[in-house]
Amino acid sequence: MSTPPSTTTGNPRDDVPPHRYDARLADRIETKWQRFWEEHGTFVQPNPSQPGFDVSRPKFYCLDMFPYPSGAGLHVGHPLSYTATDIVSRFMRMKGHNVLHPMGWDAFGLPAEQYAIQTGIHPAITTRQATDNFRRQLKRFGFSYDWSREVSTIDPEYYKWTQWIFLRAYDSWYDASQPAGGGGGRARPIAELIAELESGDLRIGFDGDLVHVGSAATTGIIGGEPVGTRRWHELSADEQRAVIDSQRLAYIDEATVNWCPKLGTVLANDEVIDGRSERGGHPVLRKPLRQWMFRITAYAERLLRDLDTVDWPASTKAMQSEWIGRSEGAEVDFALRLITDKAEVELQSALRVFTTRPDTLFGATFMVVAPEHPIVEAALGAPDAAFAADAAVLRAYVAAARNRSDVDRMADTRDKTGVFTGLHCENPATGELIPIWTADYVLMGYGHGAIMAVPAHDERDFAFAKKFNLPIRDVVYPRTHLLIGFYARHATREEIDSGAWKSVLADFLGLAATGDMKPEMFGAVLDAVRTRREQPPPAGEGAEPLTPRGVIAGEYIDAIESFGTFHELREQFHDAAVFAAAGAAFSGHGYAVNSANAEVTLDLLPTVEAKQRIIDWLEKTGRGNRKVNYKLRDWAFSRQRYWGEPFPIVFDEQGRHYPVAFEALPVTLPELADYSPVESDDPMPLLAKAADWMNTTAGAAGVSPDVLPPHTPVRRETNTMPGSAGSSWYFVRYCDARNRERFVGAEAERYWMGGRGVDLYIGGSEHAVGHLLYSRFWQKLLFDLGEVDSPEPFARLFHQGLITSFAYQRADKTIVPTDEVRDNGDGTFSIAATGERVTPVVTKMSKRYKNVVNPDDVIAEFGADTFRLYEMYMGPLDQSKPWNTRDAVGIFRFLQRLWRLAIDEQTGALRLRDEPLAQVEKQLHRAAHKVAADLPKLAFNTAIAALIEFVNVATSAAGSDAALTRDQLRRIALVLAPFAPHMAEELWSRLGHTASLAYEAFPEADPAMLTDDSVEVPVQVGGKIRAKVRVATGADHAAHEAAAMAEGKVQAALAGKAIKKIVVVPGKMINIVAGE
RNA sequence: GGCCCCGUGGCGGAACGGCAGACGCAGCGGACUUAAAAUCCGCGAUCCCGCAAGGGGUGUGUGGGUUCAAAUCCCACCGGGGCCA
Repeated sequence: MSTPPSTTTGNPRDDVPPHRYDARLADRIETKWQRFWEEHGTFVQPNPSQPGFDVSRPKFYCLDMFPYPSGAGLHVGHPLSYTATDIVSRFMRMKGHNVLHPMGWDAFGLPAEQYAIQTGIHPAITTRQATDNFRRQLKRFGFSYDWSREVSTIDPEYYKWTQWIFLRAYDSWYDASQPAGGGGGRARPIAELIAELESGDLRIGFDGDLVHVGSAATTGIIGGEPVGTRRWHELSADEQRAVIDSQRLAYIDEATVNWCPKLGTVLANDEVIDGRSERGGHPVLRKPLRQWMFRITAYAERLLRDLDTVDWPASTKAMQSEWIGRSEGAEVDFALRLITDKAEVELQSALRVFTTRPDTLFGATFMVVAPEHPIVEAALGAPDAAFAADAAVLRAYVAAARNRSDVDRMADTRDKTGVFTGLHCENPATGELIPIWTADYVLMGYGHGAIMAVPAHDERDFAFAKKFNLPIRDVVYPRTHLLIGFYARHATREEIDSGAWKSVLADFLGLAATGDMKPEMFGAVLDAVRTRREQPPPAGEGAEPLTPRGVIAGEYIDAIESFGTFHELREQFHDAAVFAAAGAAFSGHGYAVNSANAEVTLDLLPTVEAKQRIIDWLEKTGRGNRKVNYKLRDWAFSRQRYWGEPFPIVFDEQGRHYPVAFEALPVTLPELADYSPVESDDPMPLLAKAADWMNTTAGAAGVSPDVLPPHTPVRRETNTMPGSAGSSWYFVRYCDARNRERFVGAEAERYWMGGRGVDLYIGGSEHAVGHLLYSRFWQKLLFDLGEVDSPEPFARLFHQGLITSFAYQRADKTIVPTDEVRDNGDGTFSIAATGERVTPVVTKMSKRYKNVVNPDDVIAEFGADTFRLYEMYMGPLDQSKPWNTRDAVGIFRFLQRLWRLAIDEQTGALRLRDEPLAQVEKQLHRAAHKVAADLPKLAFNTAIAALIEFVNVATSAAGSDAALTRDQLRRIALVLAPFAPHMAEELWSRLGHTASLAYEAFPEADPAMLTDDSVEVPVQVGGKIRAKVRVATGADHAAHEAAAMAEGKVQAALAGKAIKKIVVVPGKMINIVAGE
């Protein structure tokens, strides 16, 4: 910071009283109590049926998102949320709850592995060091964690159970027909699937799907037998295996990934820029890779629906909801045609597309398929002579598209590319033959890898149509366009010739463009406009409440002008070419136009209704059907890295996978000589370097002899799990962290999770769709399998805001490191070396800007109690706010004043009086009340303000005498305890207590002490405050009125006016409404 | 571009239909002191009238609206942030 903190805080001075609360005393008190808590196990919370467990107390599970223990240690952002949960935890203990408040480590991850590559030091060693450092730092804040429950994802005793959960998913399928409380299906063991298949209740469909016998959903049942299905015993062993494997919730699938040979790993889409790796600029290939996937999509509906049951920030719910991306649309079949120079042939197959905007079907003027689409392959296989297209160009295009990342292909900014396939299909609504193109902006992963292109109403389709000169036809108009189009057909000759059409149209828009006037009314409105123009309504009283014409007209004239002449305008609407002429697609909702055939018309229907009508028609005529689609993709679970959980899976020589038996878990990581990735064209996971470990036998790997004979040679799975594996269930493990028999004891899980999840979970909003979605998925999976009792993991979620910092900005917006800036003392700042003027701005903390605050330094200067209070006092917990060390001084002074109220700075003796001061007693009750009311709302800043007010009142009330009685000091220590536990414990012990105050009852506020005998009530006359009167607390309406009327200033303000009404809000406000 | 959130003194913020600016920082004045620091007490949006005590007007990004009453609710715009495109 540019302003050095006051030097009064820590430096020992000759004349400082010996018992002043300074940095040194704070340090002594804090370390003393931290040792006390640790030695006495103060915050060790027993589980149900363990010794010391108190059944009579309700439970409260208060959780922090666990940290990745980086080598850099804590920054000031970590303790922000940890302090919040600590205060709530301490408060809830004092309110009589059993509180579960654990901490642990999300310790697998890339930084330790990268460090290992450079140094050769095993990641476990550096991670342990970082963990020890984090734990030491956290303890120095005085957080009341139950450290006996500490877990670390890298601990084999922990990841044993991560592997076990994977195996449970591997051994489960999703039965969509089994409603789990509200429908949507549930997970069941594979053994039950096999039983149903063997019994014949389930059959195998032609494409490998499961088909229920007698299910209403199946079509074409003849004589009770679903057509085209096979019975389980009709399948070969390999076929049976393929069916089972295709149903697993953890399954292997081929997915296209970004493979970087040089780095030896798969990269996420955002790590690839223009076909090269973000780090190092190495070439990246698009490669299909066999990898483990989690079938999270099976839970899409439940993950969406159950958002209603949790108390989470609305923004986070919205993000998850958008990520899941449910859209109701239609699948539409476009009949394929082959057009040669000799004939037009109708092909048997149809091109199936999914669309969220079936209402725009009449505007589909061409089709686009992904380059990977089978139809492209089919087109290439046909004789060249049959096509108008150039096979060589097509082939080259398909090859090139494969090497582009999805993000790159989808980017709006990129120039559209594409090739005509030579094929056509029929638009089922219009009957037109439309060409099928292939373009890389369509991805195989979405819908069916094919889209119907509606250029007038989709920006990418529009750009594509422009580029390749394909037809663009309007089929949806927003309200204004609808009106303009209506007027284009109904303008009078005279209006057109005289040029008056512009203002008539503007008036028409002014009247009808807003509101929800039905299209049938347009004619009447236009007539009204014309009438009004001829006979302007009389001004003044009784005039129609129509908006003045001139004002509205101005808003629309510009839009009208953009069409040019009336003739041009009319042509555009006539040709359905408004958007083509305007040069931009309209993708919003509006009213359907130009959308009618002999059987169905959508014209003038609002988008939502148009969708329903066209889907009804598609279903009735067998051309398509209603379809719910989700944006959510299955969870890719394989990483080629070392520092993660190994999979408990082996492969035989045929490449078939088998689970490692539960008894053989955990599968531990092998030692490696070095951790550098292998450079290769094919993905080669790091664990493959441990050849002896990888190549083994079924028996040695721990596969059950029932599954494979022990001598069978097998190869272990060499991918590892992603970082989000261990963090998706740690909150469950905390309930029973030392259980060696199960991943969690049933009783402990039921008690702490309480059937609804963690009571308070605080962490950063950056995890809104990652960790928080994966955790919900695993929780539901385990819930379905009967392993946990709660369908949701986190009942209440809260996100802390970012702690930012001040920095200084040059005129060109570049940031100057803080240590190069000089405070000119007049509110301006300059660069010390050059004198250049800079302005203070708020930014993220960054090493580069030299504005990072280290918690250790702050504690050394003020102590942990001040640090805790300051971070909580900065503002609302969920807002981001700048760190300002200068402000921390104010909190430090507050603690000094409180200390001085209780302790004689010269002698160290308690300062106590015998009889309480009424004012102080009252303020104490108010502080206790405010704290108890604000903490459940997580309103820490206002709770602390109440504590400060108490100290201010007590300080000034007593003058130089002692301000507090022994009992008052006892109570204020308790009220302070959640916020500044060290000072509170110290005062508590100096009052003669030998045990911790952590489980003492929080002081109750006496309601009688919260009100005064009388209150001052403002009196308004006509809404303006003219006087204030004092009335007795609880006075009635009449008493308020009488007091107000007796006030001279009120009478003066009322002079010459008649009282119309008197509004009284007792104790708050009197408002006298007066008029002539 | 769409959706969501936020704009209050010099600064962090409080109030979330009922006295705008609690509380803290910075600032100013006073007491104590040889002096300073620390401590304690007080002042503190802004404009106008008044020597003063006081009085009056305007103020919560801008412009409208609802209401006896709007920082708070509604609409539009401007600015900042987030998420999705």
